[in-house]
Amino acid sequence: MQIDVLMTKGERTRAHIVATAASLFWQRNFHGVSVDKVAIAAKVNKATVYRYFADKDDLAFAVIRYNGEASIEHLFKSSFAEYGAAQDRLAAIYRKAYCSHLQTFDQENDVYGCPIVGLALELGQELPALREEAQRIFDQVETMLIEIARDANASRKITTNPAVLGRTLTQLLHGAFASARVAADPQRILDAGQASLALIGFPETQILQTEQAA
Amino acid sequence: MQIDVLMTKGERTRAHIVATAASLFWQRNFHGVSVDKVAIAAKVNKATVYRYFADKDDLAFAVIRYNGEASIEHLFKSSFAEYGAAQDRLAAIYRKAYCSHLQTFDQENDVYGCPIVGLALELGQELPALREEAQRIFDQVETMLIEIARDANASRKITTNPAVLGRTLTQLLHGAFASARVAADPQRILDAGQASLALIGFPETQILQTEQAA
Amino acid sequence: MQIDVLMTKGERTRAHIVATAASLFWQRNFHGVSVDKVAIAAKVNKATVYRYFADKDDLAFAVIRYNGEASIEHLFKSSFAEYGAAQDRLAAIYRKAYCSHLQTFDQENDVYGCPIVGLALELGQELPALREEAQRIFDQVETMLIEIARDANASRKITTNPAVLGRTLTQLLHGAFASARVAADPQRILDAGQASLALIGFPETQILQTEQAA
Amino acid sequence: MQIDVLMTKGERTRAHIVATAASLFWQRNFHGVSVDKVAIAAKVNKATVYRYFADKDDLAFAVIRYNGEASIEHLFKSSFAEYGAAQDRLAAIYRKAYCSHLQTFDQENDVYGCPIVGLALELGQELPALREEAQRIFDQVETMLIEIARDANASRKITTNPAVLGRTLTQLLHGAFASARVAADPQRILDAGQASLALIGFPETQILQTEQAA
DNA sequence: GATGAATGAGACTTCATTCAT
DNA sequence: GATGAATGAAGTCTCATTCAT
Repeated sequence: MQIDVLMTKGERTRAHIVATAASLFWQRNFHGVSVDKVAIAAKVNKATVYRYFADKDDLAFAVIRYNGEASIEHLFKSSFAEYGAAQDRLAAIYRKAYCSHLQTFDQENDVYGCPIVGLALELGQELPALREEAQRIFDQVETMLIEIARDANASRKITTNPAVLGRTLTQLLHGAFASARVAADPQRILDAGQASLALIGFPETQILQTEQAA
Repeated sequence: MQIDVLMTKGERTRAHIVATAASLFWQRNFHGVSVDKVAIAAKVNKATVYRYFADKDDLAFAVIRYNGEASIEHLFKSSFAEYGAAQDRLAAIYRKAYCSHLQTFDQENDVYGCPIVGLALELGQELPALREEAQRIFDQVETMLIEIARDANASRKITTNPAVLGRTLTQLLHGAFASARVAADPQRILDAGQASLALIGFPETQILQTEQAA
Repeated sequence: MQIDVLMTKGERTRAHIVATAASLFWQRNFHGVSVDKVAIAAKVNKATVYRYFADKDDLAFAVIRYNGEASIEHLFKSSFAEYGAAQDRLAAIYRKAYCSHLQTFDQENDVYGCPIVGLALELGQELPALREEAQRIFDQVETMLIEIARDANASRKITTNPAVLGRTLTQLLHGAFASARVAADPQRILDAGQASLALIGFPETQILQTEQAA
Repeated sequence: MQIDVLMTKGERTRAHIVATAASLFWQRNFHGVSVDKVAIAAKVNKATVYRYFADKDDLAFAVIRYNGEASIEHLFKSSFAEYGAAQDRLAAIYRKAYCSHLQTFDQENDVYGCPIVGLALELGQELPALREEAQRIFDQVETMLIEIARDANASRKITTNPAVLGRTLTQLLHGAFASARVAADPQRILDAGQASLALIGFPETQILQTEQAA
């Protein structure tokens, strides 16, 4: 849920709180960020947070949905909209992920990886519904990666089952973010991206194409 | 650090607390498990926990080291000891991971994934040293997976750079555990394992070999 | 900081907590009075205490400032306002100190002495800034006692250096409170008071004047 | 109770614990020093402390008695033994007090004042018997100061009641230590000493005689 | 629509003390 | 005579949440 001009004041406040909380939970974790800190960071009163969210868990749900929408939108849909070829789409997804992490890294010298997995791993057992929500998001992701796998199969002689390949691509994406955060190194995202391109039969496609491609 | 007979009483108590905490942090998360709960689960007094650990963070370090040693030992070293061929070793690693998760799943109907990544993602920013500790463990893992990649290269015509391939295998392993926990489905571990075997050039090797297939 | 009507609710709560804590720390000591007990005595929730004070130490600082202001005001400034002559001022200071201690003694059968020295001796090494705060208060006290010494010099043939005499008066005041608490006897305050009057050249001035003695 | 060669091992251990605790309680305070810290500082096991003292309070009693004996002995009795004249005795008392505090100050840059008053103010209300013990010690001190007052009266024309003067001297001594600790300045001890000498009619006697007196 | 103030529960941690060897 | 190990109670502090305005 992005902030836009058609929103009422309340909707904007709510969206602002979600975005703030999303950022804090991503940079640290859920339990380590108190509602107090969210309120202070969002520059609203703590009671205001509770006007919009039944409890802190409710905020976690809003955040994971927000993260899901944002990821699907900014990483996937936009890459699909900008490119038609499977390899270009996949490269774009990783390029966007890498660039945004690189920017964070330059500013904060840290890497936060996937905000959805972060929340889901931490809260999955306490809030099963949140894990399911996360899984729904990743199902969407997998669907899009399967589409890429299928398209790649068509254009190359790769004969792997697209569903199986899509699953692998999804897991590599997870691995990309997890290892990047643990290593505090955005480069890991590129590594996984190149491996993914190789998997769909385009090992020569560069995620960060050195200007002047042939 | 396993519990063994040569330990003093104190060392045994300490090891027992670590193992208990490791289990609880793995099943839920760090912040969600109070020292109180650890003490109760370990059947010791809370003050006893503080006799052996300076604070809860110190316990987290002990737990991540314990998890690291246990994983390296039971997943990797034992697979390397039992098998000589790259594909068998890799299959064994995934088989062990899968089987132990399957057992947990049968008992508790849940999947907890990698206990090291779990802690590292949650605490990496609060405790940078813990993230580094985790990274050190995964460097060891990657080293072993690179060895598998190198050996596979020798036996097959695969010409991928073993370092690059090892990195991909490591990331797929991360993806295996992350996606398994988020999906609450141990099968994901097998998926990643089969993909890994394909990557090293042994797509036909089965992780769970139907007893002597033709 | 006295409680008055112009304060906001929060300021009143804060002032009430400080006054309550001041009383408890005075009657016992700092470490012997838990924040819990302060909260209960002040009839507020423990968390409310922490809304107004960063930690227990912060409360100690507030208390010592409160004690300083109250002492300066009720013992010294009021005596200076009520009387012009050095001996009358000094007598008034001791009379007020004595009477308030006597009242406490009648009610609780105990003597608590100087609340500032009490805290400063207990916490001076743990909280150097608190000792300095106490010293600042006693510097003010000494300044006023030096003024009394100077004025006494003018009216009598006493030629002692007022600074030196002021220091002695300050130390006798400390001795008055310390010995009164250790002896559990308010009379010691009178003893020191009479000695002080003698020191400034007015041995005949009575602190507790038997109504119009000849 | 000093450590000497005739003691059994147990008595030596006990005396060593008391001396250690006395030092720690003096440098900080009673509640701020745990039994653990006493045991560590004394290099004995915590349980050993409890072999010799019923509880921590019991240790406080032992410490206050130890402090009392040491003060009476090293400040007073030794000064009485070394000198016969009232003014010399008083000067010696203050000189010893000053010098030992100066030494501490040079080493630790801090001033700890009177260890008996410190404990008595902190624990007087929790342990009334301890306050009484302290009072008994100060009664002895006062007795000796009264003797000095009486002797001074005889040698000078001072006609103050020795009991009254002794009380004042006692209170000034209290004031000396209290103000020295709060000001963190050993000089205050000298100030009170000179004032005391003046009070007994020997203003010209120097506590620290510049070598070559006439 | 928003906020300052308040709270109950529970977190982490330390303490004085005891037990078993 | 001494110690390593263990504990119950209590301490400091924070959290998620609600109330009153």
